[in-house]
Amino acid sequence: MYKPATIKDIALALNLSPSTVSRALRDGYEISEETKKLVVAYAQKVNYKSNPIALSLKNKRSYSIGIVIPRLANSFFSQAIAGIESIAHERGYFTIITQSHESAERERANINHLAQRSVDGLLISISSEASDFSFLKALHDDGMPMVFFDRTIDEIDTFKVTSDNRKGAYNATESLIKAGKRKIALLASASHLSITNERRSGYQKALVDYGLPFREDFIRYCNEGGNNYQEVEDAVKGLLTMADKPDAIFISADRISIGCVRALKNLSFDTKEIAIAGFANSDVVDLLQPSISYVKQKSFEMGQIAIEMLLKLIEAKYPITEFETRVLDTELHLVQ
Amino acid sequence: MYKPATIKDIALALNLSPSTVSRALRDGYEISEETKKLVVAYAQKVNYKSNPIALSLKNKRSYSIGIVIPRLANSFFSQAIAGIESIAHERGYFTIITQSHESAERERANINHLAQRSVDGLLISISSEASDFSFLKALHDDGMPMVFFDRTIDEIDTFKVTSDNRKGAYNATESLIKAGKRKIALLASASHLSITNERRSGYQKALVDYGLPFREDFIRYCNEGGNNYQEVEDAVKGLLTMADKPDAIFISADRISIGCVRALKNLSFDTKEIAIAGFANSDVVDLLQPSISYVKQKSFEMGQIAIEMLLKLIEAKYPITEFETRVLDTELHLVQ
DNA sequence: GTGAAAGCGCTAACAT
DNA sequence: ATGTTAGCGCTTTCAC
Repeated sequence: MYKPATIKDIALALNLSPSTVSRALRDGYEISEETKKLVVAYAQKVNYKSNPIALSLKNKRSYSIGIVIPRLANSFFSQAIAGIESIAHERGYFTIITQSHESAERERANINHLAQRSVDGLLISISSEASDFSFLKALHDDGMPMVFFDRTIDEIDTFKVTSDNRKGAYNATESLIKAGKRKIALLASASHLSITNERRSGYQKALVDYGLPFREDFIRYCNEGGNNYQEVEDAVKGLLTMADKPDAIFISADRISIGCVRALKNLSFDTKEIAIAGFANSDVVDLLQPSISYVKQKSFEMGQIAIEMLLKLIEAKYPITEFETRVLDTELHLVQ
Repeated sequence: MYKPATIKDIALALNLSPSTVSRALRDGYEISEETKKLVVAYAQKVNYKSNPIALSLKNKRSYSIGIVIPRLANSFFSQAIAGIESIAHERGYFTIITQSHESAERERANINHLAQRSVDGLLISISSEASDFSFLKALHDDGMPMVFFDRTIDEIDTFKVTSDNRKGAYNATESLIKAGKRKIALLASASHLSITNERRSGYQKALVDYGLPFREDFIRYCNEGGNNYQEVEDAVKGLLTMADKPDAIFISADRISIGCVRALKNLSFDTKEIAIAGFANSDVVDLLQPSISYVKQKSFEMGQIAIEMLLKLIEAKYPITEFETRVLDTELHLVQ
């Protein structure tokens, strides 16, 4: 069995008490230099590492933070995680990543598990399926620090970071209009997600600003958020077989953008006929054919800001009551 | 502060001893039905959840397994993780994911941290930078169960799963030959990785089998494994500016395949001029332009097999001494 | 300057 | 059928 050296082992070997060893190891002021040296040297020799499990139990503090996201396979999230870890590790925190696969139940199980594992705080981007946040609210009321990023919820008052989804959607839609398109459809993610609403609102505003009609029949929702390709293809096909069909599509979610590109290809539509622009953070969007204009979010930076906020919350001496919501700019990349 | 109910709380409230409560909760045979009901009901009421930290400390068993991979952003790995989790969760295990970003030091820190956290076992795909495996070997000798997948090492005798890299590379190279190419270059990952060698060997065999010369000057290594685009572009440019330049490139690593596609685009080469085929697991390879034939690994399945092996190791009643290495077929997807 | 003892939440021998 | 005790590895009063 794998059995690392413990403080007790060291104490025994050196004929000291465990408490002395503990203090020496953590450079306690009361311990003589001599003893410290002795202990540190021996600890080094037997490759002693403090046991985080025991520490967690003792201190109710684990120096680990839990990350709750829908899917790792979504580039936006893997980029955000890189941002989170870049700071968390530097500050001595360990990260535990869990994915919900957009399932509310799995998300709940993950969050509960993390809470039990006594993570010091939670970084959450909510699943598309989730609708009941009472357990999260209870956890928050119980004092569990949490920060929401990208997909936030209104029900809980805490720090949040998102992108300027409205403006990003506005810009993308506007670019289609400026390219001469007049009948722009919207392909969106689950209708109750915060980001879906914000992006739809930006889309709508662009239409209105440019004197174009906002048509309900031009909107299609993919509730599985693009993780089911067929759902996306059906939606695209639905749009493109309309008697009065759109000449462009704005797609308001990452994975659906990819699905839409594939659908155009499979349905043999050309982007000359039907232009597309959508949110996408994959690092290969610019290489896709059919081509797509895309709105890119500052994922890495968002991760960094989120963890900074969480650490502020965790390490605060006094309870924080004033919460900020940071909104990051997006970048529009036009095709050609 | 967030403070969940403990067994002691329940015992106090019900005027029982902690051990009775503990036994009742775990349906111990010695406890009367009546008491059980009482305890379970109360536990339910106060939303009692056992504390995994305390359990880990007590049992030296955490029901969690550590995953060590180079990068989350690599589709192959996120797919493998999905496979791992699909089984781990079902069997009641929690997964902790860490990425090394191909850094040997980060990898070592991650592994040590996981070991300290008393994970029950490790699922490892080695970083490209790693070369010293003595600490891993020591950990293994100490009894830490581990299984290697995809990027394995010979130094440690345990269960392993990989793809048939040699055959995959052979098939891809062969497809280029059959398409009429005669001067096929090799763009490879770090030269000491197990997979790099296997794939190079398959590439070489195809050349030999078809009577083509194996040319050292047609081989380029990207030691950063495609995570540094410039390195890839430089390599591609190097090949394509040779006096006697190749008419095709076989790429032996996932991220480098993507980098090569981008390089061809940036350097304005067409795949009519220079055909490419490479290992790639991204779910959008087939949509890329310039187009690329690709070898896909069974990532999800590999993850599933790896975790099955690890659980076998963890849950074994008697020490296992006979280790299997599973080799999975790859799928070749031709362009057009 | 160092040691003894208690306790974090839980379980398992060992009483009763 | 239930309670007592000790201990997992660590820290932290409180003694000396």
